[in-house]
Amino acid sequence: MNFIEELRWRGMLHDIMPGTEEQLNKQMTAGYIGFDPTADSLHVGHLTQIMTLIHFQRAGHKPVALVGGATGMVGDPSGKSAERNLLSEEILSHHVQCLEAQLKKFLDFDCGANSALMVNNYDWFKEFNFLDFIRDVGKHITVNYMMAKDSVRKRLEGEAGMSFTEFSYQLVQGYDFYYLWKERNCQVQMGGSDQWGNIVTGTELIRRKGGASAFAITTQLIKKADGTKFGKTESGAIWLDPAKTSPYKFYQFWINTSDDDAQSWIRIFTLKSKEEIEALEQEHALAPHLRILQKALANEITVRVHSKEALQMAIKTSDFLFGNGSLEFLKSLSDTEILDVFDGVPQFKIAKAELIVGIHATDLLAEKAGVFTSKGEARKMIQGGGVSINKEKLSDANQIFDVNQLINDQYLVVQKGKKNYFLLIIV
RNA sequence: GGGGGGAUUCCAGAGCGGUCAAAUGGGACGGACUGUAAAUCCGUUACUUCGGUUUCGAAGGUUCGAAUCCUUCUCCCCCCA
Repeated sequence: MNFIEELRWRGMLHDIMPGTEEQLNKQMTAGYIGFDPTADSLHVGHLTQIMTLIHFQRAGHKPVALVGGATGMVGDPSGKSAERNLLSEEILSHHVQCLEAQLKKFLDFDCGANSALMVNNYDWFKEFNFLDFIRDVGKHITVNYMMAKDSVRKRLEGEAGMSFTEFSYQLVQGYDFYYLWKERNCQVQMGGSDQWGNIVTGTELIRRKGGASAFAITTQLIKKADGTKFGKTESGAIWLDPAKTSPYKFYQFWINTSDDDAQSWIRIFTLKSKEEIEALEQEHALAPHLRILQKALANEITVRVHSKEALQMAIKTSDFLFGNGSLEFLKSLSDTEILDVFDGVPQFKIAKAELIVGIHATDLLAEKAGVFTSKGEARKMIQGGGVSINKEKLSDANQIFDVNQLINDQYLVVQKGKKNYFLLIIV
């Protein structure tokens, strides 16, 4: 199966420039995707692009991951209704380093001819002066052409307006494509469907300035069946950096996908074959409560992004927190294991002296620990039957806690509702 | 520069002198149900030592009593130049 067919059956393909498939079938081709360093980590939204590059390489082509040290300085107006704030050079270069380290994990950089390549467009832009740029690049593209782009037109029609900086973005990205085409024989640019306009400016530049054709493929934007935005939770984005989103939370994100979404996402975010996926779907349909699809999805992505070990820990943690989590299990763990299980769970430190004299549940949860913002809230929640300590539901808001209730002589496990855990560490 | 309208609890939005901690809807959170799902139903959504206490852009004032009336200030929106 070729690359395009692969994307197509997985439901990833959005748009493709005529001639692209022929080029890919003809010979090994280099193709790139750009990642702008807007943060110090990639998030799950970037995974589609990462998977696209992985498929590209598996199909025998040469994937190029571009980190936008230069484009990040300008700011992509696509999909943005207002001008963005510029990031400083130091912050950007830090972001670039973080992204490069993350991207390295996903591709094979040492497999001969189609080894992956990592580039940073800052390398060819830092020496490019303004006059040269507007003469060598700007001359080939008309303002009329640039203004017709969706990303520009929407901003011109709106109230917010648009700076010259962001207006120029497509030229900067376009030149990237031209540069990679010329210097690295890179003939294809890929990206999310919102990037079509920017990519086409690149192929246009290659056509006019280089007199050759280049190709473009865009992928579907990931949508959730319920219409909410993919990759965001109440607590923010799901990052690939384990320091920003713990592997446990990352795993949970995928476990919690709806059945509808799981069906489409397992095609996009795993490398499982059509047969494997269809078998899983049948299995899932027979016993939907086992959530076979979600587990298969979560397992594979967690291993790809983090590691086998991280997955094991995430599963163990999930089993405890949601499944047959018993106090005995927790008591059987060492201090470090407990801290591992509760990694990523809010933790509060409390002075042992408070426990020695004994403390009311409401004082403990609202004043000493930030589980609740006020004692009234704590009291109401306890009366509503929504609070457990050490896996036991609290029935009385005035219940006294002392050192006898501690696990391993220093922990109390608090649950608000079923899902929200807090670890109180008594020191 | 001139004229008009507005600022209410997480959001939207009622209230226009006492019965207002403030309708209603949304969101959030909790409970039941469940698959750590969806839908549904129920509850909570200023603080409290449960006696009360502090809220309705800010500061003053009128009144027995103000989110509601008056004055000043701050901020927002609209219209005309």
